[in-house]
Amino acid sequence: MEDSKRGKPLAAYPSHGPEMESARAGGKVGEALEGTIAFRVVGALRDDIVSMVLKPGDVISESDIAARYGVSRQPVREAFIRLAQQGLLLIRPKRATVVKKISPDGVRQSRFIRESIEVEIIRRVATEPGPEIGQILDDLIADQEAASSANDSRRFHKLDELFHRTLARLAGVEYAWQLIDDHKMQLDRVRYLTLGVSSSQRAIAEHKQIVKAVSQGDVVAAEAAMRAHLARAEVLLSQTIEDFPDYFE
Amino acid sequence: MEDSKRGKPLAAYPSHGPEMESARAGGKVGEALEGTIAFRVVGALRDDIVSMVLKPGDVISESDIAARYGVSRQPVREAFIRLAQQGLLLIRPKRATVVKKISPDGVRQSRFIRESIEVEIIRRVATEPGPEIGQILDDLIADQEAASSANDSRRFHKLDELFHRTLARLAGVEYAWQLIDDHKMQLDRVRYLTLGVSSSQRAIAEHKQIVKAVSQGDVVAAEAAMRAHLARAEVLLSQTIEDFPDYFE
DNA sequence: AAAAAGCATCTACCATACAAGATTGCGGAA
DNA sequence: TTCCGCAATCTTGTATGGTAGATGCTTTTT
Repeated sequence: MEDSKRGKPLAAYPSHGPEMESARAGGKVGEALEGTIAFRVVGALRDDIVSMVLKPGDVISESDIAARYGVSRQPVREAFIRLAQQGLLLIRPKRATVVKKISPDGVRQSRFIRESIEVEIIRRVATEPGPEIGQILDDLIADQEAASSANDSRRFHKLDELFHRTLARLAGVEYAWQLIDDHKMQLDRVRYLTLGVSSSQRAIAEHKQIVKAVSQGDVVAAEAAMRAHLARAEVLLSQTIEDFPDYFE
Repeated sequence: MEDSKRGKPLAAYPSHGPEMESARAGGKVGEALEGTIAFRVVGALRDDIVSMVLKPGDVISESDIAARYGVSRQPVREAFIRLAQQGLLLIRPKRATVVKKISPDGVRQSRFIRESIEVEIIRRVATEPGPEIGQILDDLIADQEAASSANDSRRFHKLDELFHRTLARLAGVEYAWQLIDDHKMQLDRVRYLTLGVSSSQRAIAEHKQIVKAVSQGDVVAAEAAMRAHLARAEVLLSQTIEDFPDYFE
């Protein structure tokens, strides 16, 4: 990591989100600023952080990243500001900027937020299930089974995310999913440390349970199924902290 | 609004939040950057936007604000970035920056998010009510009654916010309240347009209902009381849109 | 030897200058 | 009159230099 003077060519489009940067209440924010250097730096750094190329605790500086990407310090600085607001960086004025360590309590609260919103979503969907909902969700699950059979874990993960996002859309609160997505970055870092243990078969079965309850309009069963689905990944955290103590605060 | 060449002296501390800027998962972000110019500009602009001094649709430019506050463009620009991520500004590259109009759908979804989280909070608190909880909340309500009798609406509003924040703390998810607080800025703008109609007596009565249910460990009643409490302000939006159509998109 | 003072060297913050896209309005041509 | 085109003048995006604060090492002092 010492001779990395010239870095990657800064891919034109970041590969994380759909195509917009994280927004707040009201929907899209950027409109047409995805062509700027600062925006590309945001995407590149975020990918590196979530994929653990940049590890929690790593010290990075404006000049450092600027030289690595061959740009000036200004857009890098603005990227730092954005990422700091998203909780991925910690700017210590006049000192340094570091990749934020994962906060176990933060992970716990992010899960709380996600569960709160997703439970409310599934309630609303189950309370007023539209006519085509069953078909839409069944198709999604079929795709997931295909991806699972092909051992395409990346595609499966994408489809899993799409499943939850679709539920948000069906509830008329797609923006709420963007909120979850922002927080999921924290959870994704943990998940990246525990790759390979996701049992897609079980996830699919749980998805089917959720869809079944929703189709029947059984609000209580749908809520319970969603809570069980979200709680399944819960056990991983403590073990991960023991395996990678330096990455947590 | 034309002769405002030199503006306010940029108060040392913004008056909105407790003392930290809006953070994301993991807790505080700033540590010691509250002394920077950019930070003070953020606070000043946010206050002006939420209090409708800067109205939705107003066009502001970096140079404009920089001259108004007697600083350079650079910290103003960084303030714009932060406020854009919070959904208060819309940066249109190479064009202009405008105070974001209030999105009715955004308001609706912000309410959804708030209700989702607050309902989950009240559930957890009611499920495991600690011994001192009743006393803490009773004291808060007593303060609210005092503020209401004194017609100190500003203090009452502060206490109302503290009530909800305290519930989050008791549930062990204080950060979740920070999230709600961020979104509440959108709702606060609407509320600012409908000043004077808040019936504090009714709010206090509803708070009492919530506390009573929590003290008794009645989860169902607590959830219902919280939903009713949050739903009360719902009716105002459509009327407000008719009164101020230019402020909405 | 241990502690304190000084200095080299980092950092992020701020100011300023320049560049490039977008808008506006004017002027000329049809 | 209407329409097209160009140029002045907005805007934000980017680059670079200087400044103040924090850190850590060296040197000096006790």
